[in-house]
Amino acid sequence: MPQRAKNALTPQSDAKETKAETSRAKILDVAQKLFARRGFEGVSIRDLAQALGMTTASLYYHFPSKEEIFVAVHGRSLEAVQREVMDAIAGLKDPWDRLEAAAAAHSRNFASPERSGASIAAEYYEGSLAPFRKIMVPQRDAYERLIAVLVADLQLPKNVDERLFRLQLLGALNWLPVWHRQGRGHSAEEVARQFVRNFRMGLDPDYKPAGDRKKKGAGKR
Amino acid sequence: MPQRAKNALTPQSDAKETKAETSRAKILDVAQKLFARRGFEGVSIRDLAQALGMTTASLYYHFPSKEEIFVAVHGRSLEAVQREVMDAIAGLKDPWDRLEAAAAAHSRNFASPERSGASIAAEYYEGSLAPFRKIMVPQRDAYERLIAVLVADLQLPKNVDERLFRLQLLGALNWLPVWHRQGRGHSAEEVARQFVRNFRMGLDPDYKPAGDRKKKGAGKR
DNA sequence: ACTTTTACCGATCGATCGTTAGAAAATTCT
DNA sequence: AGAATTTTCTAACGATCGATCGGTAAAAGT
Repeated sequence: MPQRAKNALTPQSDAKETKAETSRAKILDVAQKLFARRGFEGVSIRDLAQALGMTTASLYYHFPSKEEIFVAVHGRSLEAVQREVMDAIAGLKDPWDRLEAAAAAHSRNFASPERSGASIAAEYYEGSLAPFRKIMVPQRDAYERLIAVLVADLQLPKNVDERLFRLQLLGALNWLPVWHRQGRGHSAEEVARQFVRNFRMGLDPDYKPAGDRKKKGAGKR
Repeated sequence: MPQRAKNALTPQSDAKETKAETSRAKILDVAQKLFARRGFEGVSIRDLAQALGMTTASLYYHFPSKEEIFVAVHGRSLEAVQREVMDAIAGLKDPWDRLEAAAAAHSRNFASPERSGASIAAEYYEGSLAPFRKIMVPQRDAYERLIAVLVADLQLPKNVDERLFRLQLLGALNWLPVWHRQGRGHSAEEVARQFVRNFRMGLDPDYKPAGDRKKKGAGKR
């Protein structure tokens, strides 16, 4: 078994890492794609091994169980989307623009058949994955907290529940991979941006439908 | 094998039906509950038989395969929600009120752990269920067409895509069972109504946030 | 009462599931 | 080079999967 895994924060030797870490990453890449398409129970350990060109025994050298592979995919994809969302909103000031960029980054990560894996995951928190809820839920919550901050910055009308609004937007985005097919019609990012705009049109007191927009802060709030 | 199944439309003898049909309905009831909670691949034919107090061989007397049980559940739950939506909107005139009532009926059918089965289904149109897509997709489309009519009646601003709006609303509603738990906080129907109101606040040109509303038809459209 | 149909069950099929032990190959260390 | 270690393989384990067979109660038809 590889006894590395810990103290990856040492300042030295950050250039090339061991072969095992490369294999681990490759496994997670392919597993993410398969889990995203067919779900946890829909992918057998043999399917995954065959797609990787290795045997099932080799998989168990890198991971102790199928569930742990899924948990690793789950955490990795949530870290990735969190990073991409933060990059996407970095230069933007207007809170609605920030939410729109975040939604686009979110769907870019979850709607393609390549990536995803975390949104589909939500339904599989039961069954043999249930013991791993205590690991996966915090992974997911850290990301949802980021979105919650973006929603809080919107200064929504007081009769709109922030939590419900967030769940409504994330629900629509997470359902997108169910019906969206790449190539046909709008891209996933465009759809996500339109989703936010459908809300914005009425929920933002400073929103102007046509060209120019004015700064925030002069509202009656 | 029961050779009944056809000509169920005969005017005579609509009171009591054969024992097989009772068993069939019971099987679909329990299967719907299990499939809704754990998905198609998460429920084994033995799980289902045990929950019913019968053997797997008995199941195969009533249904030729596990997939056909799922397809039957899928069709039955879509017929049910379609019927309930039509009942819910029957007395309502205002198109936004109608959509709100439809959303409440939709979530009442899909958010509870008892019912559901159709929304979860969407992701499982691959794998061993793929050959049944040609049966299930029309089942689902008939229902979505009903919702599409309700959306068309809203007379949305011309810069809002009707299809995307419908998919946004249905996506948020279908994702609801992932996070919503009965008993805590708002009921599923209340959440669904709030979802529609979050849209309405801005998308309906005739909407007034406070008490009284005026009739439709005087808009600039 | 007796035959026929309906509804169910015990036992088991071959296939596939996740997982493991131990040997062989590839790589790294000295 | 040779030894030690890391990585992958062959082969198989028991468990469970969906499905099927022949037989047997229960009900219906006559």
